[in-house]
Amino acid sequence: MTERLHPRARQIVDAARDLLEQHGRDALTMRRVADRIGIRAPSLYKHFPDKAAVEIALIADGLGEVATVLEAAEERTKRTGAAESLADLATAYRSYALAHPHLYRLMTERPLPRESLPAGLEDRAAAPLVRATGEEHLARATWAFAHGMVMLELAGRFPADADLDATWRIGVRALLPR
Amino acid sequence: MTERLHPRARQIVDAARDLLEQHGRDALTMRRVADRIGIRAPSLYKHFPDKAAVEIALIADGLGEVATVLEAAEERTKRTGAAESLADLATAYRSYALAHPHLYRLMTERPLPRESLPAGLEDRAAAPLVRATGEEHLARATWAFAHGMVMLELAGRFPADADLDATWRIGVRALLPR
DNA sequence: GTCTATAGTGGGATAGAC
DNA sequence: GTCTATCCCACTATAGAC
Repeated sequence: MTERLHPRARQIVDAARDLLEQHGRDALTMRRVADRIGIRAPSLYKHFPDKAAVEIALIADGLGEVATVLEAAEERTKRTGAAESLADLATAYRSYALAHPHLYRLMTERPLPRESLPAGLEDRAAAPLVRATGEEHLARATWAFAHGMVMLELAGRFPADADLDATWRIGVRALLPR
Repeated sequence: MTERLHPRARQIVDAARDLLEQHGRDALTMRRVADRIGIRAPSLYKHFPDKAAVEIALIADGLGEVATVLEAAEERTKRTGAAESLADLATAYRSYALAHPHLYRLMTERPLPRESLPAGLEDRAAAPLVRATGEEHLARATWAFAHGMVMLELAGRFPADADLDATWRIGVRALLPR
């Protein structure tokens, strides 16, 4: 979605993404990616040097989508107060992560391969939150809260009867700029 | 550390932990565990039914240590205010996670195997934070903040020049009960 | 409770023909 | 740019002797 790739490379990344999202990280193998587009695994190496390069393309796609989703939330609440803006950003972030759990984990579990990513992409994804909090420390604290909530939710670590909507509200409210 | 195990089982879990902590999750294999204590891998299966059982023992150990560390922090700041208490709990939590990154990840990345854990262990680990925040929603929000900070820190996702001590202070301050 | 031997599965990646 | 053939690796786990 993000970078223009050769059609075949695009097809490989799309197949990799389907596998990852539908069957999880362990299902993302070069053999299975190849199967899915009807070629043999060794042929993939004419389009990507190794598996890590395919994963980087997935991360770039996901990061671009997060940026787009947050920018859209920001646009929607442009002229409302800080409380609504931050709440909407949080909702958008949470929705994206829960809709793409395995991709979200892939995107966040390691250092970003910054040299291999489109220039400015990381900043673009971070910008809406920095604008909403008005300050980088608070932006980072809020990101950490959101990331922690999402990860614990995805890992099934909260009690089954926990009211997580309420937890999100309370967290976002506490982290509002004062 | 937590449960009394047969000496040989204890030795296996300790070896598994060394491997995990020193070389990461991928290095935790039954072969390497066996190597480390000078036996062959198949012999491990006389002491544990499978690899998952060894991991569960690691998780139980780690969870018990987290509980102990948080209880100690709580004890130290027993008669100070809520702000100091929460800050000390946060510092203790962060220190433990950063000192045992791979174990911390193992402990938090999946649903807890609650049926296989000592009774009350999860509650014991959670209790200090619930007491400090006085309320379960705020306790969960604060846990999420701390978990998010730790995971992003461990994953190297913050800018190299970010002042994370300041981010922790700001987050903990914002999440204080009001 | 340890061993040897091995089954069974799967992975990433390369060489070289076409 | 695709193929076949293959290398080399690693893993969990079981069977059966001692």
